[in-house]
Amino acid sequence: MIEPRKLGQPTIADVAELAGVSRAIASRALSSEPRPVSADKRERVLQAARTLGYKPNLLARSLTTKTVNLVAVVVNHIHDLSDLDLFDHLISEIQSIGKQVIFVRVGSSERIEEFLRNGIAYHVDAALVFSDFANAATVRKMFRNDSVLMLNGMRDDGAPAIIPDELTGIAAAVADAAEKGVRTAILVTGRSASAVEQARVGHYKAELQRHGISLIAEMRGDYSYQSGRRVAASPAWQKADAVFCTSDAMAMGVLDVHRNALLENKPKSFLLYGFDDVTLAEYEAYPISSIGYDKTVYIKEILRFLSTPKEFQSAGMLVQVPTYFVSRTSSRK
Amino acid sequence: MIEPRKLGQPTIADVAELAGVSRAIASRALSSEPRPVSADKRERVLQAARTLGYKPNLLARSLTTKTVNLVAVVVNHIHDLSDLDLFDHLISEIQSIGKQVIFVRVGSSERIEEFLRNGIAYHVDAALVFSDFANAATVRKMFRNDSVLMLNGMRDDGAPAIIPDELTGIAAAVADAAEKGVRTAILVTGRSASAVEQARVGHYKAELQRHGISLIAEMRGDYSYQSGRRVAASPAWQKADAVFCTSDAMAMGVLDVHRNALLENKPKSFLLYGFDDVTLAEYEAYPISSIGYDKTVYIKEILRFLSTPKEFQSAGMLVQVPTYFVSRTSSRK
DNA sequence: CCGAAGGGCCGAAACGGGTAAGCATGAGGT
DNA sequence: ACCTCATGCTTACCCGTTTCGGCCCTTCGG
Repeated sequence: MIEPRKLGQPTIADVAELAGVSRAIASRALSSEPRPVSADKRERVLQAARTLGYKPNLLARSLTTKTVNLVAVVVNHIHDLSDLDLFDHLISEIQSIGKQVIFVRVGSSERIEEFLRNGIAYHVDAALVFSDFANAATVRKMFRNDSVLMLNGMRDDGAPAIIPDELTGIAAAVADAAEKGVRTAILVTGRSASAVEQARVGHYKAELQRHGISLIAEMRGDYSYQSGRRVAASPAWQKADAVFCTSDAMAMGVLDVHRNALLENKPKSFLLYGFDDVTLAEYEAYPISSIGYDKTVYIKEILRFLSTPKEFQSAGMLVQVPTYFVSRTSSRK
Repeated sequence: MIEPRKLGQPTIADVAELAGVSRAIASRALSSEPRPVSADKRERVLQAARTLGYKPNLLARSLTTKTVNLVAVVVNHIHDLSDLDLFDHLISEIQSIGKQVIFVRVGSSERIEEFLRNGIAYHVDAALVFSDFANAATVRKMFRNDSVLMLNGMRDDGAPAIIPDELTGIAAAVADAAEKGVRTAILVTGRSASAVEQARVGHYKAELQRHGISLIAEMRGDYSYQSGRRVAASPAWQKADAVFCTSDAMAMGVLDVHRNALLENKPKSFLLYGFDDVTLAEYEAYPISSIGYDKTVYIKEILRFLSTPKEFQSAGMLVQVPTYFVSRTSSRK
C-alpha cells in the first residue's frame, strides 16, 4: 500500500518523523525553548525542518497559546491614513515585534458591529482603533478591555487611549494670529458628527474668544480638498482677517482659490491656518501653517501598549502626545 | 466544587451545553447547514449563541476548512499606496466578500523571505503582491501557484498577474510631445533596480526614438518629491523641450522648482509629463499631465482572482489593464 | 398487517496542527 | 541509596468541522 503523497504544507508531525523524535520535542526545538532539548536532537529537528521547508501553522498554534500575533488596525477610510509616514513606521514597528496587521476598514458606523465581530472572530491580540465611528463603550463590550487602544482622539470613558493634546497647538495658532492683529476669523470645519472635530471646534472657539477675536462665520466642509475649494467661494471671506481649517486638505483648497491674494499680495487678504501638518504642507506650493503632533512619541506609546498592555494600563489609561504649531508663509503677514 | 468562571470568549461547547445539544448540532445549526437540523434545536442553538454573545473562532475553524478568509497585501512601503482611493475600494471590496486583509510591509528585499514565511504561516487564502522586491519564482516556491497574484507590474514568468498596459499611455504622452514640436527630452527615473521601472524607461526610449526626439539626459531620482526637486536644479534643463518623469511626485518637485517658467511664461521653457495620475495631479497647484490606468477594471480583475482563482488562471495568467494619457497645463504650449 | 428499506436527525468520535502538562527515564551529585 | 536535574515521550487539550454509525419514524412491497 503506497502512502498517498501528502498535499499542502508539511506539518510538525512530518518534521518529527523525519528527525525521529516525538512531536513535542520537535515543537520545543523549533520554538524558543521553555524546556531544554539536547543539542543533537535540536539539530536533527532543525535540519529536518529545513529539508521539508516546514513552516509552523500560526493559526493552529494560536489555539493553545491564546495569542495569534495579529493586531487589528481599524479605520474609517484609508484616507484616515493621510499621514503615510506615520503608518509606514507604525506597521514596520509592529512587524518587527513579530506581529502582523489586519487592516479593517469600517467605512460607516453601521459596520462597526460587524467589524468587531470579525475582529473578535480572529481573536486578534489587540485592536488599534483610529476610526471615530467606534465608541469605547461598544468596543469594550466585545473585547477584553486592555486589548483595545483608542486612537481616534476621543476620551469618552475609561478605555486606554492616546490622544494628541490638540488644545496646546490650537492655542499657539490662535495666539499667533492674535499677535498679528487678527480681529475677525472664519472657521472651516469637517464632519461635525465626530467627537474629535467637536473638541477641536470647541478649542478654537474658546481660544478665539479668549483673544477677543470674533468668529464671523463657521463653514462646514468634509476635510477634503474639494470641500475647501467649495467653501472658499463664499463672499464672507472679504471680512475675515484669518481662516482656520480643521484639516490641511481643506486649507489647500482654500489656498488654491485665493492663491494670488494669499501668497503674492502684501498685505495679505487673510492669514490661513491648517491642521495635521501633513507632509504636503511642506511642499512649496502649499506653505500652510499647521498644527501637528509628535509622531515619534505617538508610535512609541502605541508600541508600549502592544508589548505591555497591562503595564500601560496600570500607568494610566490616557497618554497625551504633545502638539506643536508650525508657522509657514500662509500665516505670515 | 464551583466551576471556575471561564475567561475569554464563549466556545461552541458553551453554546451546545446551554442549548442542551451536542457540539456537532450546534456547529451545524450555526453554519449554513450541509446537513439538516430540526427547527426547534436550531432555534435553541441560535438563541443560546445570542445569549452568550458567541462568535466562532475563525482560526480554529480554518484548521478543518482549510480557508481562513485572509488575504495578504504585500507592499514595499506604505507609500506604494500613493493611490489611496484605489486601496480604499480594494479593501472595501475584499471585506465585502467576507475576507479580511493582512497588511504586509516588506520594506527591503531581504525581508521578502521572512514575509513569505509569515504569509504561509497564517495560511492566507491569497497574496496580492504589490511589492516589486518579490519575484514570482521565489513566491511560487512557497505558495500554491494559484493563490499569488502579482500586481507589481512584472511579468517575469507564469505567475498570475495584472499589469497596466503602460506602453499605450507612454506612447500617447510621447506622441503628444512630438506633435508639439519637441525635439529634445530629459527622462527622470526612479529606483532603477525595479523591473517595472526598467520597462517604463525602455518604453520611453523606444517611443522617443520612434518620434525622432533625442534624449539629452537621463536623471536618477527615487520617485519622491524631494528627488524631483534635486534633479531639477541641473543646468542641463536649459536645452530640453520636454521632461518625462516616471512618477507624479518627482514631476511635482520639478514643477515647484520651475514653477514660473512652466506655468506662467509663454512660450514655456519645457513641457512636463508625470506618471500615475495621482489625485494630487488634479489639484490646481500641480496641473501635471500624466499617465494613469483604469482603476475600476483593475479592482474588478483582482476580485475575480480572489473569488475564482481557478477560473482566472485557466482564462490566462495575464490580464492587461488599459492606460490613458491625460493632458494638463504642464504640457500645454 | 408486517417486515424491510429509506430517510431525517442526532451524537460520539476523529480530525486538523500545534502546545503544555505530566510522567518516566537516566545520569550525576552527595 | 536518595535526590536533582536534564531530557524525552505520552497524553490531553485548544475549538471548531466532518464523518460515521445509530436511532427513530415513514413509506412501501408483499
